[in-house]
Amino acid sequence: MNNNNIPKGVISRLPRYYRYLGELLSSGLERVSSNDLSQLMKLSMSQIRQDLHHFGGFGQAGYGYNIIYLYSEIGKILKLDKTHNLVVIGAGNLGQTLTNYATFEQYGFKIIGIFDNNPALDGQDIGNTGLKVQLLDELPDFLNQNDIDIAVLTIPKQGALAIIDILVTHEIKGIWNFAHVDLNLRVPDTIAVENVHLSESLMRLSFRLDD
Amino acid sequence: MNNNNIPKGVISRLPRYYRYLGELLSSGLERVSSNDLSQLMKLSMSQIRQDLHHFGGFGQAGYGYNIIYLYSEIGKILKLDKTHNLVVIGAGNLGQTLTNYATFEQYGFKIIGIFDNNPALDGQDIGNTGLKVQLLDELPDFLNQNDIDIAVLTIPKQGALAIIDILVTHEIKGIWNFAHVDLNLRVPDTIAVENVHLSESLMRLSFRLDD
DNA sequence: TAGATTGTTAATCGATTAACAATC
DNA sequence: TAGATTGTTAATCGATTAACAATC
Repeated sequence: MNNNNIPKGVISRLPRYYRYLGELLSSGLERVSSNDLSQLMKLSMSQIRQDLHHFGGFGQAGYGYNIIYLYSEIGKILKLDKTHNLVVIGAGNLGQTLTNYATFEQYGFKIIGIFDNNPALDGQDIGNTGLKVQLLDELPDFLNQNDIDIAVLTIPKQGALAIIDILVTHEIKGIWNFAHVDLNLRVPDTIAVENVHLSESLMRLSFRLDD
Repeated sequence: MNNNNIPKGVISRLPRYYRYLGELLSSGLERVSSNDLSQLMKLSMSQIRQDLHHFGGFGQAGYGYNIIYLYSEIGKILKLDKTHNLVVIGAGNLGQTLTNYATFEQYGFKIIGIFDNNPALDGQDIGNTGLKVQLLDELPDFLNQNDIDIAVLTIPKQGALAIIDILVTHEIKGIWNFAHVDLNLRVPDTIAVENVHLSESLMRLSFRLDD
């Protein structure tokens, strides 16, 4: 029940459960057994039951799991039942792309500001989001005036390190880090850091290529 | 020595070793011990030695590891000593951003084509890469005429599923998948699939946010 | 009721850590 | 040589799988 003891592997699988349950839901089904799910997702049914067991039971013996119920409970565990405000720091290609990415909002992640230190980008419109790029100088004020949970870091390494103090001071709750640094080693552990290292992902793929 | 038996966790850590060794290298150092590295990377020194042990030993008792040597050996393991040609399938924001992303080329990953099924995008220039968007109809010919290792999938789910047959037929070696489907369940296991599910990454972060 | 399927405990498997002889 | 540090084997820890009594 307490999220602090949940193994990392379990957390990793939760969004995938959520995705499959969403698909089952829109296919109109009502219930699913751990055995059904296990065949669909190529996991063992033991693992599925064990994973859910960490959060208490959501099923019913002899019946299985009610899809809507399990879907919404996993949503709650992932805090998708709340709205989260985000700022994007770095208005290069990647920052702009993520700001435009409509899927996030659908899960309650609302990007409400995008910042860069390049004056040439100042005031530029981002797609049809209605947002305009602001200068990094304005970030502290913006953080004071808005309730921001997550900062999305899409600036180069050096810039990322420089910005950390501001984020820590303003008690941001999480950092979604696309910069090639391990921020987790430089941030108090009250702040959650999730790294997306694209180059490293590509290297892992490269490793597995047959010759 | 045989890459098939290497635990997944070890593979995951290799690119990170590579990144740290690259930084040590450019800081001018010559050698590093597993103890030094362990403090830098917050891993146990046992784990580092055990990880490297999977590929044979690269160190020297009483000395440690020669940084240039270890860096280049890990590069070879990750196949970064070879050039890989890539095509991007899907010329939306994400596809264009990845195509522009200069870092990949630095590691030998060359994007040499970008495709979309939207006629409105046909012929559009991608940043300063010199590439122009081609229609998906042209993909099979392009795959025949060029030696492509990796396809980067940045199209929506449905499109991604439709494109798989073409990729399989043309014996692509790997798929870097940004679509919200688990392609690994639908592709022969001679083709490596690496998934980057951005929404799921964001959900994992969300889970860990303190209230 | 009988059959199905859960939650949960016990067994197995794999990965991480500890220890140390070998060696530079 | 003495000190440092490796490669590698053994011990520990954690995660996955198997089993089954409880229950709908």
